[in-house]
Amino acid sequence: MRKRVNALAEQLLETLEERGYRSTSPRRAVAQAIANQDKPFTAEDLRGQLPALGRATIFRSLKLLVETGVVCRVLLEDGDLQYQLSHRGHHHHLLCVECGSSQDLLGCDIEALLQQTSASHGFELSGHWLEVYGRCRSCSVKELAAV
Amino acid sequence: MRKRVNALAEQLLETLEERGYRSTSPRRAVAQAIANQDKPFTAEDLRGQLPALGRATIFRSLKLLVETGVVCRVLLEDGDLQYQLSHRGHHHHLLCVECGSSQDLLGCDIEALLQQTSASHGFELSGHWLEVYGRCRSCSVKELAAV
DNA sequence: TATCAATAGATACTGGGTCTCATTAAGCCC
DNA sequence: GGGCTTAATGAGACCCAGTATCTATTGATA
Repeated sequence: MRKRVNALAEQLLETLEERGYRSTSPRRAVAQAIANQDKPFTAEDLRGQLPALGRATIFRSLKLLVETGVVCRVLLEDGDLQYQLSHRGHHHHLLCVECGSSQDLLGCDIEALLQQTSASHGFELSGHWLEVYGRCRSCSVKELAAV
Repeated sequence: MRKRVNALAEQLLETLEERGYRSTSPRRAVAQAIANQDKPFTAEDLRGQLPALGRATIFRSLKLLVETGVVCRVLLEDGDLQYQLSHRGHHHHLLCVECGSSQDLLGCDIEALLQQTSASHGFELSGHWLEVYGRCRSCSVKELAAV
């Protein structure tokens, strides 16, 4: 059990402090746990990893982190809405349906395309939500190896 | 209270019958109620409109209709997942953040763009989920008139 | 129209999330 | 460092959407 939180977790806490929220030990624990996730997670996942914390505390911290934008929500293919560390700003996710991992989709410019198509429907675009499902590189490789 | 269900509702029922499901009076009621919706709705909305039906029955019918593809799920901007009449096949929605109405986004070919971008991430695309938010024509017009 | 599986309805239950309220502990000022 | 103020915590009640179970009903078919 490390006492010191890692760099990523520290960033989360700093963001909260910048907004005037106190840095408390439950929040450090939640930040650390989130920083350790390598795929989308649920509040229950965190609860399992932090049995000493109160239920409400976990939900509250999570909500706070989503509001401040350091954690974002991800829509899984089955409609389940989970959480994930967010790299600031607008981005999309590539979700592997095999191993559940998630990577950020960079350099995807659908904005222009959407703008154009929605305009043709008389629709004034203000935002969008996109999730992409498929198989990540390492799962594709495994598949090939198994055959 | 119309006895006869309208054409749209009849389509829903026919789809169920095609799949071997019985045409029962609760299902007729649900189909009719869904056909009357003009924006995404929740199970609770239906329940409010069909107080005579059992809770479970409404959920079951809804689930059935989603499985057969005549009703689809829509993700609202706040993360709320609701239901909506579905036009067959893959499509996206233009959701008006003002009046809550929804129209289908036709002629949007993001598939090719996504295919290309995900490939560059070593990702084998299998599906995607896209919702578009903004203001529909009539809400834009109202806005202009109000100024 | 009798039969029988599919369906319905009542209701208990589940799981994720929120609310309340008394207690604790950060952060700040001296 | 010690006390003060207020935000944050934790326990637990509560809420709400959705599911499971079980008995009664009903639609389709013979």
